[in-house]
Amino acid sequence: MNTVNKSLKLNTRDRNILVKTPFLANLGSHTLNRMLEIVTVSGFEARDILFREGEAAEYFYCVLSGYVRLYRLNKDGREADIRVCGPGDTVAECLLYKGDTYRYNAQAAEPVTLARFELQKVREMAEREQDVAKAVIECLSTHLMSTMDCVANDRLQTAPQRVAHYLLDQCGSEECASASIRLPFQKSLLAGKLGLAPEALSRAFSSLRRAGVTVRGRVIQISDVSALKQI
Amino acid sequence: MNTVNKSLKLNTRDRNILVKTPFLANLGSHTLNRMLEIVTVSGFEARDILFREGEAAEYFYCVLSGYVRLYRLNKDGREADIRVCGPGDTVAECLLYKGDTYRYNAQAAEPVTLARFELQKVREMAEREQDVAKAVIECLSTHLMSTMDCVANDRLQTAPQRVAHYLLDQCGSEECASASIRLPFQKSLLAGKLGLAPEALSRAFSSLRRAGVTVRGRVIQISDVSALKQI
DNA sequence: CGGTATGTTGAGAACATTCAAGCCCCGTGG
DNA sequence: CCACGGGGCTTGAATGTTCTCAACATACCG
Repeated sequence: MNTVNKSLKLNTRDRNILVKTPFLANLGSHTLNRMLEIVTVSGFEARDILFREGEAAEYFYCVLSGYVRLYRLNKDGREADIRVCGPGDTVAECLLYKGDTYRYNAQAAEPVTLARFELQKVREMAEREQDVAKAVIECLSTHLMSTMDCVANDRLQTAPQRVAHYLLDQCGSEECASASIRLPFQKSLLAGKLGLAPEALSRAFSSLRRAGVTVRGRVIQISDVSALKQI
Repeated sequence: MNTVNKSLKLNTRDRNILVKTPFLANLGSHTLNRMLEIVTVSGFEARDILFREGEAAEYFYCVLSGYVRLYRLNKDGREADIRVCGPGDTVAECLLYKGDTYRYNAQAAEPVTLARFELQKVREMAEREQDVAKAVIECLSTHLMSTMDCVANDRLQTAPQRVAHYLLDQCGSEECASASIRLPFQKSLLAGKLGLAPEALSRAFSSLRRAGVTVRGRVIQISDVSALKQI
């Protein structure tokens, strides 16, 4: 099923991305080299399944390029995204402490490149090396905070509010009156990330038109940032 | 506002609870003693606010008895629970890596006793002591998994399904045809935990009557566990 | 230029929320 | 022990939001 393109060795470009990743950026040079020794790179095509819920978990991943969708199914077969991982994000890091099966499905939303680490090896390194343990704590903390934010947003905000919130996040803290954003992925993926059906995202965008939001393809113009904050 | 009842020293009962907590249970005796030296105990009355979103974060907590509600407000003042912490759960552990302000509000849902640690001291210990770092990783992993489950459940399940899921969780993996549960807290707290308005929980319970669920006060009878799994 | 995937729009249904009213349980005090 | 009061819980009705399904439009890619 998966048209996997594995290369045991990192190329220079992937290596440069990987070492700037939050997970590896703060390691000492000794442990960084140890990590680079055990990493392998794997590529997936759009819609390839990386792993499925319940499968034996052997690896944890760090996204180098592209986006990966983590999702679960209910028994009717309906899918719900739990998280969307982009460059720099780690996948399945919660299994570093314990757990021998994946807790959700992972699918490439587009062609992706991933750094792959054997869970067992990273576990052992985290036990021995302070800086690896610290990197794991950092990953887990960051991810936990964003997941708790996700719960809060799901429970507090309507669809247009979630979209406005996402757009303001993307703008960053620039104090501009207007802004322009290019979505890094398809709208259907954004919908899943925000816990919405694609139709609901579409409707949210059109309801934001009155707040000065113009959508054309992946490019989104925001004429009045402060108006968007009032939503 | 808070009728806080602080005792710098742990009493024997609290100490026994604390050392069995997931956070402390696996520490070596040396580090365990260090942790017990820096801990203080604080008590709160029902509805007391432990801290508010945005406040400077000085402590992280471990619940010894009672339940604590973590929640956020939207700008209309509506509250949404992010998490309900019971005995053994840690609060604000995601700030151990970084972050100097609390990310949500915390309120005692009933009279509670908490073990309190200075974030800065635990940070320092996690940097030096392997077993503290490991305990932090364990806490974060467990919490992250349950929060991701929460996102998935919110997005996949209807109110009756969430309640059924909670009840089956409480039953444990006992293979009984029937079971009886006593809720450890008020129904309104359960509603918040499941991301529902209290009325929605009530309606969910009545819709589960046809599946053999009988509610009387805090006591819930389940006549057919397997039927509940079909919901 | 055509075809497929992606996105939009409409209508209807399902689900949850809100507000309001009433009930029940439980603890207090007589 | 009982009466009372109050908070928590339940129920009803109306509202709002999102989902689903279907049809249509648009964009993208060969």
